[in-house]
Amino acid sequence: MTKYAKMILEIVETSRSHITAEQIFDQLRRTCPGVVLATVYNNLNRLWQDGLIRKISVEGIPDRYDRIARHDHLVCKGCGRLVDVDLNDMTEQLQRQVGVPILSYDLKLVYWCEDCLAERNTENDSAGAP
Amino acid sequence: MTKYAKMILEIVETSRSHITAEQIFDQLRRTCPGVVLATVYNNLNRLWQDGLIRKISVEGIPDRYDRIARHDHLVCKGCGRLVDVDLNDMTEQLQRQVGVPILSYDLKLVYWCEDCLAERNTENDSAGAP
DNA sequence: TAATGTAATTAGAATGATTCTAAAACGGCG
DNA sequence: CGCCGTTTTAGAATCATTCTAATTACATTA
Repeated sequence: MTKYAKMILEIVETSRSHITAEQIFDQLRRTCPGVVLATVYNNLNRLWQDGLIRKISVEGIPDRYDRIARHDHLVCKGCGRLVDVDLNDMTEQLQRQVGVPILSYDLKLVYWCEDCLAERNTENDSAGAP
Repeated sequence: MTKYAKMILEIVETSRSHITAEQIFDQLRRTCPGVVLATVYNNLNRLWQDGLIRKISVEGIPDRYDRIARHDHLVCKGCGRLVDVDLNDMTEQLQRQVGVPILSYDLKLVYWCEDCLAERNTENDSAGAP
């Protein structure tokens, strides 16, 4: 594991999760001013392929990187923001159901966060009022 | 619902799932030669926001669109290909666990498809042989 | 230590999916 | 018919990510 790989892994694991490549780049640059965005992507991809970090794709926003430790996510349908949530590990039961070996699973629960819910309500109020 | 929205919804629902915007565009163009890719995206986004279709983001490949009817997906870690899988509906138990209203959930099981597994094996064989 | 090969990094261009903008066309309604 | 909001068009623009080629660092062997 190279110097940058180590540092990037460290950043992903200690961040409050759901960090973008750009944010990682900014953080890394504080201690390594010469580093380049491509290096960040290279290492993120390597770490991801080696199963050391998670990559989370959400529609319409840049990919997020996350610690590997088991946990799931709430995704707001309005703003796309992610929130951690700890649910029971379902790997075994899922594997039993599908009948092929499962490396991992990615579970996103779609909901409306408070902010977006409030926003929708005010919109509807003003629109609905005659 | 406009003409194009209807047609695009029809295409998404009758396709064998996991279709890209580009593929929808190609298919739509057969009957509507004048149509433009932006129109496809406009309508897909509207349909998605209205909850009439699903949008599936997988790392590194263009977004896929899918019928809304409940089902889950296997995603190959190697090639990213999606396969439908029917698992029990877990909406209720998930909602009970998280304690907030869940609109829907998106479950992807990560595995190695047969092709990628075979490819990895041959690679490892040749690499491992002295 | 020098030489060598392999992998990592850099710089910057290129790609490609998606969105945006402004203008034109459409459709319903008074 | 003429007006207004919505939809579509055309094409430029954006922006995350990848690619290419050149350079550098590292590890190993001679």
